[in-house]
Amino acid sequence: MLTIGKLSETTGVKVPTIRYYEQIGLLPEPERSTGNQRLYGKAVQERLSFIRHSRDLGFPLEAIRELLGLSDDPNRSCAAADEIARRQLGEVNARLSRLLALRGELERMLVQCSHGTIADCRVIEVLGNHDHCAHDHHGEPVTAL
Amino acid sequence: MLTIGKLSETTGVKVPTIRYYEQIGLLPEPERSTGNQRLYGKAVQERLSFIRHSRDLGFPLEAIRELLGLSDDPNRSCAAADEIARRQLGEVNARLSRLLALRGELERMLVQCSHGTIADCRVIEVLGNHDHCAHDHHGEPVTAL
DNA sequence: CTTGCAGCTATAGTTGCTAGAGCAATTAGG
DNA sequence: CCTAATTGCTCTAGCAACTATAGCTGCAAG
Repeated sequence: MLTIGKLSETTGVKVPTIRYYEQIGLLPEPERSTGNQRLYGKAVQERLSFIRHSRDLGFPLEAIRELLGLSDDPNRSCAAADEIARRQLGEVNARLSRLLALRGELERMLVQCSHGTIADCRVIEVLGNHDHCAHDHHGEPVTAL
Repeated sequence: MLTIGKLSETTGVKVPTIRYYEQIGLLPEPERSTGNQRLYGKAVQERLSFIRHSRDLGFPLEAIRELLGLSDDPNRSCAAADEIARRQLGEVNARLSRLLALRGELERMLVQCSHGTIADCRVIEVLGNHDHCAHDHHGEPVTAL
């Protein structure tokens, strides 16, 4: 049985984050010691590693909740999990293309910087005027990752 | 003089967002009509376009606040603006490499999916175990974009 | 035994908005 | 000129996914 601190160490998830996951129902309420401290077994450790890994891959907590629901019920088809991963891949690809356009824009801005005073600073000028863009691939706002 | 709705239309920034920018001090408090409605001139329109464009390029509001401070004072050196843009470019590059690693991981997961039941679903299994990763480029948490 | 870290609960803050309630003002139609 | 629809106003709360703080208790080592 691990205390929350040990669980945190072995999984790489910070202590307040573990408590947060419990609060939102991603982790079950654990046993408590006589002194009211949380005690975790191996199963929760694996569940938490699963969450951590999925988060690292960019899955939102709601997708992870779905995936956990699926894996808690092993007779269902794999297709649902596949679907979630596929959706996630689509989003990653969308973010990638946006970031690539963005990088081009930033690089163009920096190359043009004349290192003079603000009065003729290309960075400021480019930011103030959409017309300076080579393309306007940056129409949609940059929201969550 | 534009009402907030017209300003929203011409800049593509939503009405509540404009009020929010005013609230946090990115936009000055505007004149009001006799009926207490906000009235905006050309200068604010340009300032808002600047903010919008910078946000589109992924600059956080605090960086934009800095940039606006610089452009309000046109005798200062361009170097500071250059620095902010360069920092932004670095962050974009970091996000890009993370996303590329991520995409590889997701593609690998999907290719391996056997389309059977959850019991032998590769997606679930891979997510539960870091050892399945080809590389562990996804060590750092995925935070804000 | 006591000191100091680890744990506990509960609340508030973060970023960048977005949505809703419950009003006042303006504009368009008849 | 009156009414209805739209737009505007303020204020508050909510979103993700945590992080930080305050003020307390538990526990293990010296």
